[in-house]
Amino acid sequence: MPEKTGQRPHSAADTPLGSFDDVEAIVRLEPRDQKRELRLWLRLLTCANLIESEIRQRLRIDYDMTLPRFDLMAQLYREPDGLRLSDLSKRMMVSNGNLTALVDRLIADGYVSRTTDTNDRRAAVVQLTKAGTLIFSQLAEAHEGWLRALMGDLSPVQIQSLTQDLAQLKRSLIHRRQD
Amino acid sequence: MPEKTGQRPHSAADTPLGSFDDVEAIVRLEPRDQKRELRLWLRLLTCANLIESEIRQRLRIDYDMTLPRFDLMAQLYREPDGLRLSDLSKRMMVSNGNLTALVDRLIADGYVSRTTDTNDRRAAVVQLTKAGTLIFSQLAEAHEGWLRALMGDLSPVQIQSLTQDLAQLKRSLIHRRQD
DNA sequence: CCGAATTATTTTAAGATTAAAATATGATGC
DNA sequence: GCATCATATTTTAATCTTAAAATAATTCGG
Repeated sequence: MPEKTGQRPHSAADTPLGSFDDVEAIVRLEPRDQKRELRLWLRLLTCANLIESEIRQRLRIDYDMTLPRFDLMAQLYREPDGLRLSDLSKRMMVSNGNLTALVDRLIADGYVSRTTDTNDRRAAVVQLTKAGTLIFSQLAEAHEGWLRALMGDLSPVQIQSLTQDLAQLKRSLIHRRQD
Repeated sequence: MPEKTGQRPHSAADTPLGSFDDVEAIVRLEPRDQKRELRLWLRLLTCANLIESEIRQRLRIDYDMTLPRFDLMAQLYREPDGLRLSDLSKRMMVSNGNLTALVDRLIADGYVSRTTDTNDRRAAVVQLTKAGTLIFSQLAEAHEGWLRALMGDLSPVQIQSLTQDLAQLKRSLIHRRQD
């Protein structure tokens, strides 16, 4: 692969002998590890996949619940007055059209309701039912327990530090993504 | 929610006055933050989602390529002799049946080939074609660039530290998951 | 050698996901 | 008022995904 940055590994031959400045330049311009970010991404993805598949499996086996439904209910649980579909889709980071069928299935289960916003008849407001709230509070407790168990080899300090660093990463991602 | 751990918040009433040991016990048994692990998971998930949707979008717009296909090719790229479907499914952390159709589509694109293992006729060996290798090497370079840009607000040290900490998390997850 | 257990893959059915197009409603400028 | 643009949701087609059942091939104990 050709160098795009204009930087290239410096060899001793590039460097006039006897100059301290040039010695430092060698260090400063040392070929950077081009794969640092890739490695971080792959590791992040592995961790996310491991947690996700574990949670998915336990939701299914212990509670006959799927992860997308759980995620949707989790968002509604914190909003007693319900959420518009578009807000829900932003928070869940899934496409808008995805939610229509997902909400339909949760309505069929009796866990959520869908009503038309009185002020804006374009908008649908989705809300957790009493039954949904009851079920979810049980799910949520189990869910937290699973996570505590899965991360059991990390100290509270490590967890907090990781959370902090990921906040920084998150800021960079939001800042640097296109539009 | 009832306490399951047997621990509960200590109040002054629990503590005989005038004992240093008991004062320390208050600190030691201070009600732990029950949501630390949940917060870490949610932040991890947010970061993963942000990166994934960005990569997905760019693959589609710039290269008419989907993320699952890219991921599959990425695995094969590092294995010039190809991989069995079952190994591929383990590495990609997706279900076995998922790959059948995915490989079919990549074969239709001309990017991979599927042959029967000569020693074990149950096994299918999937391999990147010449065209697939060529395309992927271009994709991979762009992909690395996107990641570098997305993480541009983090210093190399931060990236490496995050990568390290995630390695620790990964170990815990593997160690603690069921079976 | 043969039957049983194991392993590798495919098939199936249901669900989840996306992007893009279509539909419906609201808001704004004139 | 009305045309136009914007916003909110649904629909559509294709792909992806999973879990479970089915199929096919291998291994292994006796």
